[in-house]
Amino acid sequence: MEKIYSLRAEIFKALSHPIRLKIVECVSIGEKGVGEIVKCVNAEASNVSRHLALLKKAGILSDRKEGLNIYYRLEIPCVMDFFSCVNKVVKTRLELNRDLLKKI
Amino acid sequence: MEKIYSLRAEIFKALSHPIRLKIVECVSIGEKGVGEIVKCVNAEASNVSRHLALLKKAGILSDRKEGLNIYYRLEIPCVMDFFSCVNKVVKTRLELNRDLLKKI
DNA sequence: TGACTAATTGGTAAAGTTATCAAATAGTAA
DNA sequence: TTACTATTTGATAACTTTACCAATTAGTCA
Repeated sequence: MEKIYSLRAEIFKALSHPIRLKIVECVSIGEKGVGEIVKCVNAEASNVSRHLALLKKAGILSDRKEGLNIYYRLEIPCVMDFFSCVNKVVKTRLELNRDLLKKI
Repeated sequence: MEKIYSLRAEIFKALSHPIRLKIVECVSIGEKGVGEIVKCVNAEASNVSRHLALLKKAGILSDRKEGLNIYYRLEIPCVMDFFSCVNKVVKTRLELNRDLLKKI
């Protein structure tokens, strides 16, 4: 039962990079080609490609080939539900920082 | 608007370790002292202490001192909602592996 | 065939994460 | 004060992740 925690942790790790979060958001609206995704996240293609491979390996995205193009899509849409909670944590942190700032 | 993605990514990073997931689960039922948490996750105290500090820094846990003891509690309970979705991803991955196994 | 485009992969250096053990802090109580 | 307990912190070595540029694969089409 130790292994199950490592598997779960891998999913979070897959989401623990700003570029990968942008990718997930970008394809959440619908399937997108790599070129589009590269524009969407504004990073180097080879870099984006590795992040895509990682998200796919984690089971969060799946891909489909069509001619020269490869299209990625969100395999598990429920990950989008994380974001409102994550924003809540971020907000709490920022408010905490603001309160600390007041005391200086 | 780039920074917001890094802040979000930090939350996921904080949850991307098996010990830290166990800690979150352990305190999700209610506030717990470090000693209890150490038993709960079955790891070295100094190691657990660092993971606790990291979760606190991320804004996921908060702490409270009482005499010699320090009690940690889940600051943002909505993170528990992640787990059913994460389990879904894990399950999909395991099923995929099982299907691959059949083909060998 | 060769030229072209889309995407991935190899190599690598810099940066970040983790576990471990020893040492330090801080609170309590004799 | 000393002794004791709970917890954190310092130092460090092994390991992992990342971005970058160059090279490669794979598909299309003239």
